[in-house]
Amino acid sequence: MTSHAAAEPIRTAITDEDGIDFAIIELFFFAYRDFTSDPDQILAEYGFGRAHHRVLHFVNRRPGLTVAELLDVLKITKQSLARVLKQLIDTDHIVQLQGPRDRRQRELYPTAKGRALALALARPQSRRIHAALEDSGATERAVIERFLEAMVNPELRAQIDIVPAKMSGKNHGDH
Amino acid sequence: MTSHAAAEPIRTAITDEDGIDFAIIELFFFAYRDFTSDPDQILAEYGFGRAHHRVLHFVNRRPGLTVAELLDVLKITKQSLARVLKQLIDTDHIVQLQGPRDRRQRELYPTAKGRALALALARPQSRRIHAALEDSGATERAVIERFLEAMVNPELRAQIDIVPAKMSGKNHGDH
DNA sequence: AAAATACGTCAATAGTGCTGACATAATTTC
DNA sequence: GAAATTATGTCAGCACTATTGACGTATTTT
Repeated sequence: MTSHAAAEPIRTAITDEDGIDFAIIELFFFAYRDFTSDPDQILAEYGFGRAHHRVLHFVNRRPGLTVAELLDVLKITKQSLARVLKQLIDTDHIVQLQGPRDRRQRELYPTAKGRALALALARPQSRRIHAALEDSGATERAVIERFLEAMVNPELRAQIDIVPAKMSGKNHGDH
Repeated sequence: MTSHAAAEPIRTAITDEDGIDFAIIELFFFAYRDFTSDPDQILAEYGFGRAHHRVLHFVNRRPGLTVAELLDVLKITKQSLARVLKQLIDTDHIVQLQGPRDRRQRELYPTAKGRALALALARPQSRRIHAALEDSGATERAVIERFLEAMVNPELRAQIDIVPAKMSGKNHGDH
């Protein structure tokens, strides 16, 4: 008990010395902070928050996904989703259709309005990404993609591949 | 106004077709979600949240920074910071010292306890980054760094350089 | 002396997440 | 066909993080 009235202040900065990659940890924080700030401004106009954005995004990415699937992707609880989803349905951004095979299920689809908003929200983010790719050496796109994917928990990477996302070449004829 | 009782569902997935980089947008979301999940578990043991983590991180990175500077980095309000900072001070993770030049200022320093916790929180994140770098082609570290930095708002990049980070390969001569 | 600054605090509110409990409809199992 | 399970919806209550506005105090600047 040398002194506990006020423990000794440490005056030296923590650095990568300890074998910890603080540089990238911090960059990741700043990058994500600004990455989300773009759509936040648009969302505010609608009285929506980030939760609405995420729901809208995934419903547009996987039209027809069920509530359970959405919960699994977002990693939140049913009750947390309820409020947000209800608002998006009430404002005609998303519609529910009864599942064809299992009529208990509600398949979620975006409306034209919902798709437009999803696009509007993604546009500034995409611009930011595009600019960042150019600034950091254009051709490295694949490197960035691989890195980000490798940051995701292995057992959850399946969620990514569900998306009819990137067929690399960008020409995905029909589906 | 063809039908507004229930707007038409769109059944096709949104893709990069629209010139929007949904692939990376989504990867960024997943990557950050899992990136923050590691420390979240540790924080829960202390009854802390992400806000505590961020404060602890930056106080360790820039010992002696003032409350105003911290607010500027975190981009939150004084009131939001107040409770979190108070808890960290009450639990002896952080100490305040009167500013030497301006005695109104409170310089924030980590204690040994605070430094230890900051390291414990960063360790799993650093491991994840390290693993991701290896999986995605080890030598590309600089590419990832440049990309993440380019994702940050230009006018806020100054915040990054404040850190006595690593003088490795980034030439931040003057800008 | 007055104004501005740095910080602390109190009160009230919003958004997003949580747990637990219960209800309904539909499907599956026995 | 009855019972159990599943998918979803909803209600009530709580926690954390963030917000704005207002006020007080000490200190520095004008």
